[in-house]
Amino acid sequence: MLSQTVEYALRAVVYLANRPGESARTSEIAELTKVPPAYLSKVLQALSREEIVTSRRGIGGGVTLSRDPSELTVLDVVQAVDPIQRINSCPLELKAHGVHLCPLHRRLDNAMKAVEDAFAATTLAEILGEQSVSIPLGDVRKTN
Amino acid sequence: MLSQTVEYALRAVVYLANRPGESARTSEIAELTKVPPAYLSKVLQALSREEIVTSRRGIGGGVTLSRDPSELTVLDVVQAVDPIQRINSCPLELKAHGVHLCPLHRRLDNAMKAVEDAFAATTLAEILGEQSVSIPLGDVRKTN
DNA sequence: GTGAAACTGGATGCAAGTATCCAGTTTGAG
DNA sequence: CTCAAACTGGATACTTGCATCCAGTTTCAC
Repeated sequence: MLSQTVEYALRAVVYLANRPGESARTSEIAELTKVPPAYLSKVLQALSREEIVTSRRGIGGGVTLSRDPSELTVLDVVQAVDPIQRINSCPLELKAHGVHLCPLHRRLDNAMKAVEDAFAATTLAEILGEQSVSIPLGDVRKTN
Repeated sequence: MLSQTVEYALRAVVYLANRPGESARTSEIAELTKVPPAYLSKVLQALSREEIVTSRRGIGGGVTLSRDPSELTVLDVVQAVDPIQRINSCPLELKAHGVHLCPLHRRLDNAMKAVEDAFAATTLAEILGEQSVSIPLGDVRKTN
């Protein structure tokens, strides 16, 4: 239901959020988050265009989070790479339906909205800070 | 986020639910719900396998709802044609994560669960019965 | 300023979802 | 019994998402 691209983008962002201020090479992120390196570079480019990460070329380059993890939500990341499609008008374009959503599509759109709301309410900082048996990602180097 | 196939399946089911007991030809459903006829036949085959609709061949044949609309949920239809993927274990397979979900994937799975729950709580009968400016689908013949 | 490190963008390939077509089978009407 | 109506299942094509590759550009170290 969520695309691979979203999954990859979130892994990368969580990874970066674990290293505040530090930059990481694409190849490093790819290896440690188990994302295909060549594809990750495309995903990071998309995140860069939306100013979620900042990338620098050349020796010592790499990508960094553009914002503080407390200012970045899961929804920001999702919308940057693969926006959630809300249903704004009945896809059948029936005259009888006009601009209003029929009960069916209203329900479907409500479900999409619930996802959007949940993602909008979750910052990266929350994910990092949450108590858990499993660390979110990122301290992989120390534990594997 | 929801596939075309799910959209088509729901349109067909809502259409049938509007005509309790009656059967409809694939071509009729396709035309009035604006779904590609040849593809709809595949979708209906899937619904038939899951015993959501019953089909009969030959003259006077067609498809009918197998259950009463009050006994059929949106989730039943969704799961029949394109099941919602829950996240049961961390997709990274990190030792450090074990069988538990990390905070990231726990959040993502919660969103999936919210959708599942919403769909499970909605019966076709509810959709038909809901007061609305727009009729859900199906009285198209009379109004267009 | 030369060379290696690292990202960028375009071209390309592969797989899955969407869509079409058609020959075959079942069914009912006459 | 024959024929037309209607679904079934397999083969095929189109489209999009996922993934790879590589030449080009930027940057830093020396």
